[in-house]
Amino acid sequence: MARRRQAVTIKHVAADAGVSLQTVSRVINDEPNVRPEMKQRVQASIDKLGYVPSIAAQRMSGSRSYLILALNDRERTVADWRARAGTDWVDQMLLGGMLKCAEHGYRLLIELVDTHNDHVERELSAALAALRPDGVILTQPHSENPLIIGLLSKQGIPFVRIGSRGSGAGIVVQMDDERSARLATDHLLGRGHERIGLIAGPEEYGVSGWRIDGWRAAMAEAGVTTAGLLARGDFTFASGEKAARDLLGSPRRPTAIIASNDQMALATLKVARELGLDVPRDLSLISFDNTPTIRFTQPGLTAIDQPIAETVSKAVELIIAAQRGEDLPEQPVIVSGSLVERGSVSAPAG
Amino acid sequence: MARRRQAVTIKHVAADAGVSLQTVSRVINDEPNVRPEMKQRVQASIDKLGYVPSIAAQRMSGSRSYLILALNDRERTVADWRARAGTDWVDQMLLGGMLKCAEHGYRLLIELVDTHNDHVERELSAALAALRPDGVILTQPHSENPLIIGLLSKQGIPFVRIGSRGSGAGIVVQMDDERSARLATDHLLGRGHERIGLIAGPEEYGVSGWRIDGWRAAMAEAGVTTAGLLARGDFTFASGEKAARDLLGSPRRPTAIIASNDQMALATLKVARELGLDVPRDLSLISFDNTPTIRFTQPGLTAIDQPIAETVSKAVELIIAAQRGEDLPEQPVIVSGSLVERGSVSAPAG
DNA sequence: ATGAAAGCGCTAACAT
DNA sequence: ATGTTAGCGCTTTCAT
Repeated sequence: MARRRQAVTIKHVAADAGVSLQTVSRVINDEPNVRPEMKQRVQASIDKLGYVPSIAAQRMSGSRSYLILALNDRERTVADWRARAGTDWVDQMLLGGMLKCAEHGYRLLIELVDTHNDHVERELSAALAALRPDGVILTQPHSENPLIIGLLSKQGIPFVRIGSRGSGAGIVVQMDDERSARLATDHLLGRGHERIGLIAGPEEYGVSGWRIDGWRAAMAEAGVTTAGLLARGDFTFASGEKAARDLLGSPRRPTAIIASNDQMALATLKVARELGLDVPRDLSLISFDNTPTIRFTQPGLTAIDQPIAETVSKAVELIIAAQRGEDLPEQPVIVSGSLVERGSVSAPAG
Repeated sequence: MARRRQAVTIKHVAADAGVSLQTVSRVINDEPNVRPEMKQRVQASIDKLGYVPSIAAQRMSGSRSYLILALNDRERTVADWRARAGTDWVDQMLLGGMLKCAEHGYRLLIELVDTHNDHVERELSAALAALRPDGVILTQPHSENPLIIGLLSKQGIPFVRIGSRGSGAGIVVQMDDERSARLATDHLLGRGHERIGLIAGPEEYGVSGWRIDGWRAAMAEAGVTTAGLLARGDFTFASGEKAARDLLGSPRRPTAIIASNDQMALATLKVARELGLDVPRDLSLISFDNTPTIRFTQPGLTAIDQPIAETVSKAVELIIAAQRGEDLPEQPVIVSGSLVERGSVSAPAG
């Protein structure tokens, strides 16, 4: 196979415009010390020749790679894809991340890394060495992983931790799960519910705790006890089934349940049906995840919409800013979720 | 910010192992002319130092970029993501593509390009110039776009056209839509249906035609006419509604309908309900897309499962083979879909 | 404000 | 079988 060379390089442009490489480089990077007329002349040549700088070459000479890495948990991500259960977390990341990247000439590259693995550090180091990204976006549970955080800090690569509580290195962007949990709880309290159960996620995920906090706080403010109303799941359907059964089988049966993700909400719906409970007449239900599938249930589920796209978009912005040496927010950046009403909430049965 | 340099480079390894750069390079790339003991010594240094070659540098010196670009239609992809309607086409591409790439040290990068745009060529050229990918995967409708095909051929970049009919440059990988359409049609014929309607996709998509072909062929073989049984949609819910209404409002009302994608199948289900038709008692329904949402309808829809992950995985394999100068299949490569039975098909009512 | 020279990390081509 | 040399395309010094 013929060895492909860059068709039109900075040299061609320089020759065409009759200037030095350096001047062309200055124009490309929008640097000072170029007269407007010069700049215009060079730009004309660039347009004429359809020149686009090689990212590899730019990276080589110590500049940016225009690459941002989004690190996702391999096991869970692959499982979600295989299950085809409608989890669109990655799509929403791409939606927010790719479009924002494109605005600035960057690309977003998804990288799968295994958290439960001794090789995390090795895997990540390899990716960083190979790709030399300008920034890294950490999703849960990587955003809490001290090994990953340490490595990134040491290498001086700007990184955003999504959905992590403040402390530690890196820029933190949160979806304010606590507030969202309050939102859901208040919504139910407002309808007259008092026995509002929560199916929480696994402890490994920081968000699980914050959601519990939000729910507890809202309940406390309303002067209502949470005793016997908390169950744990691990985000799987099966775990949701078990948690729902525990909750709905208890003597103080809740009149409403908030499930920490869509699978567990779906499971709760199923269990309710099996127990002969009508949703929303006998049980109100809120899903903490506005994924595609929960709109197609009967009834459609009221849900907390997590602004994943917006959050990742924000993360990209912050990384690009960091990379440019701009000032960064000291405080965690917060992107708020919202409640989407559908048909799974009503007042508790008389 | 401190200028980041490659922490450990080929030089460090060479020094550590006491050999020349070239020998290290040979070991990295598994090239001949290195004595086993030498190779072992170098490998030991590589492991010890945790060395990973910089892809940018490899690319620069005329070797691979270890990047494969997957080109998707921007408008439709973004619309799907925004709609959050459960289309998991991109996820399945990532599932098949990323995992296969990872096996060979490659990465898959999604790139959105606008087909209905005069700038296709410019956009694509820019991406190619900037990224210099080792290969490109074209999805519909890009796989039929002569501008894109021409550009890629001219630049000598290996590319796979997914879901395109053979003719023209590039490697073709098909999901055999014609056969899948026959599969669906035969399934219905086998249940005793004769008036089997088809809601086809837009003409712009090659697959639309092949599905019609498959359906026609199966019907012809069964000695059944297709007159008045074909409707067109454009893959949207609204278009599906209209098509379903046309079909179900006709004097020769079909007892079964095959919808060319999930949205149109969902729309058909809705229209059937509105007309007081029970699925599957009064109308059998098959969706030509086994997406997440159609499992959660009542009843769950019988569907053709398109092996997207497998197809993209195959595409990656072929690109890597092409890139290595291996022989390529002359004939289109075919990955077959299958029928997933759920509850939306029964024998036609008496 | 512009240009020339040096080098980024790696591999292809050419020695030895 | 191994080492040496010369770039790849670009940006960073450092001149002018």
